[in-house]
Amino acid sequence: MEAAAGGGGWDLNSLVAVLTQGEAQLRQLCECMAARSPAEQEKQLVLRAQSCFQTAICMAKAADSDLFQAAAAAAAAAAAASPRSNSGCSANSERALKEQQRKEMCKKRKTLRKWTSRVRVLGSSNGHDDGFNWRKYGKKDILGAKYPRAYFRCTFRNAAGCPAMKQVQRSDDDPFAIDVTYRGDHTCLQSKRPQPGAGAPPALSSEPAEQKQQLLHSLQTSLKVETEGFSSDDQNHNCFSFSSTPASGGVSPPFVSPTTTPESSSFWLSSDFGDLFSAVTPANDYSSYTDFILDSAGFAAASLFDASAFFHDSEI
DNA sequence: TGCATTTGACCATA
DNA sequence: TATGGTCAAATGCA
Repeated sequence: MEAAAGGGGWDLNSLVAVLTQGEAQLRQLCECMAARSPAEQEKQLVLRAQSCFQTAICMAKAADSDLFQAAAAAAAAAAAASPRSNSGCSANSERALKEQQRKEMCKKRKTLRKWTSRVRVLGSSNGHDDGFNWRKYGKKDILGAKYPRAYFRCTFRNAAGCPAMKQVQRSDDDPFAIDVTYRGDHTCLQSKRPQPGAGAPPALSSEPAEQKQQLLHSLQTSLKVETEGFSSDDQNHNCFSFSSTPASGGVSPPFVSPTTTPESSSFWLSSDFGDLFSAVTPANDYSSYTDFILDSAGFAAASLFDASAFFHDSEI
């Protein structure tokens, strides 16, 4: 796919190629370092640099996707519609651009992957967090539904062109259940895990390891995810997975034991955890701290949460 | 002051 | 034409 990134004489494929080359060289450096048993700090630096490269590659690839193309096409269309200077017709071209983007959005909405999850939050009804940063952009009363539907899009939609969106609606029949409909996969590779000592609550960071194990055990027994719209051969993806590298795919952590049926599974967040997290975190920010707890207890870094790894190929 | 949320209006679709 | 989905100005909050 040839995606001109403006009139600068380069395209995104070239950018991806350069970044990939950089990452490969970094990997070589890593191998060289391994031969002379480097210090832990050096290893961490290389790993972080590698992670940066991988993120940049993914972002470049994301920018190469439809949204970017749509924006470029819209800009081109607007420019073609107003051949005179931008200064004279900026309002018109801006309107044309928005009109074009809206049409592209409507087209894209039909093609975006879509899947639904039902999440139960016992003892707390203040929302749902799935590890991503979402920005609310609308709320709508739905005919026949007791509760309004909230609309969210990925916080990094503008920054990284991430097309992911979700709709959240409280279930009519079960006030503790919320139905979450996702559209599109994240391309932004968000990292939400709070850094120890940089925002992590002292109460948790100073907990004894035994207590953390108990928390994990409690989490294991009280977490249940309910999803809909999965094909029967996708059971492997019906659970949360935390991976240390974005491309490594889902590795099911030992604490998740989803009670899946071919078509549905469900999450339950117990009131214990709701209370615990609400006591130490901003509202709706539980997952950051599950990540933190897991990491503290010795699990692999849970810095990335790839929805496509969890809810795979489940178009409705 | 910057960012997130709210909310009324607008638009596309069935 | 009713309804769902999105936009963007207004508002609130840290």
